Amino acid sequence: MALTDLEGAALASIAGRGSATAYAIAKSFAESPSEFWSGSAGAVYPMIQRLAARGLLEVHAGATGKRRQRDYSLTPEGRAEMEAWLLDARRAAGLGFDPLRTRLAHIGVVSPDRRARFLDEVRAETKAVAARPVFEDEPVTQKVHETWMAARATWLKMLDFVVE
Amino acid sequence: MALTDLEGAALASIAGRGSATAYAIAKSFAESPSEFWSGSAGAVYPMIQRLAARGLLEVHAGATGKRRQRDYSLTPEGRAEMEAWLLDARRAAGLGFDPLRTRLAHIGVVSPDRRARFLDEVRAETKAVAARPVFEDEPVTQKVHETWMAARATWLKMLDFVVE
DNA sequence: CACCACATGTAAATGGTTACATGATTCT
DNA sequence: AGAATCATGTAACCATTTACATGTGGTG
Repeated sequence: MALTDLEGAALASIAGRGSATAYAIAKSFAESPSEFWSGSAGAVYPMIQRLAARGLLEVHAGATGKRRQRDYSLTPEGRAEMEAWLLDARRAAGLGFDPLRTRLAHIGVVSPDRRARFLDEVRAETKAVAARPVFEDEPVTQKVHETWMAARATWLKMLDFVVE
Repeated sequence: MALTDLEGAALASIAGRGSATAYAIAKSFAESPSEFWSGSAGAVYPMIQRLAARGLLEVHAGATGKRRQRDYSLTPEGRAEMEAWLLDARRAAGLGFDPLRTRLAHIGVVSPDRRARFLDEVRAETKAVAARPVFEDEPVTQKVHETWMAARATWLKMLDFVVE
């Protein structure tokens, strides 16, 4: 079965580090600015265990002093599956989920006044989001985020038509 | 509890039509170009039932001939909850889930060659997606989608830096 | 008459959320 | 000494997916 986006991102994250603990993966998800990556232990630990059971990850159980630690790295099959997920252009070109796009699809149910106020608020909030520093130690990811936010700003400027 | 995006979109969709059957809501989800809205019966029917049980929807069980039909419309509380969801600027300004953004965050694990090929494929695929007609009977939603795709095209042009 | 769209629903399996539980190490 | 961080995990609950089950109404 093909990897979910959560699984793919976890494998890719481990690949980027060489090896990682489930804790580190959970933390990197939790630090993402997107509300989609909760990074809760209850999601991440079982997922890593599933991937290991499928033969995509192998454990090097080492311990720093007395602290137990399970260090995961990709098996050759894990590497192959991860690349299949990462380089899947079809899926990459999908629309995903956009909370603003979803709302604008239904914005006609409220008055033009309220639509205008909503748009103003979203524009202000988006500026605030763009101003928050993220991915400070990952320059490529940071630039991906910056350009994404810049494109979003151009979109927000195009949206006046929803008010009429 | 606040509405999920699925619930909010369902209520807003019913509000836009005045009233609707669960089948109609499921169908409109299924027709969405985003992979996020599966519109499966197993998701939609129980959700509508939950919303009705919470007092946000009321049923007008009518039948066309012998075909049974449950027509749902918003109660005043349903309308209020729906608007709270729809006009929540904080949530609307969230990043959501973007399958390309997610992949680009990890693209460094493959060679520049493969990154370049991937970008080309995504650009071609995105053009194909943009060319597909969608929301033909909903002009506002259609324009939201068009402008969103236009903004995405500007983003794709900014992405050459990931190849180096 | 066959097929498709309309229409409603359930059941099993899967997976994510929230909350809990435990313990080691490092920082103040 | 106490707090925060590192680290691993489980349990109850809830929602979604896939697949199944049933039946009506209109069209070719």
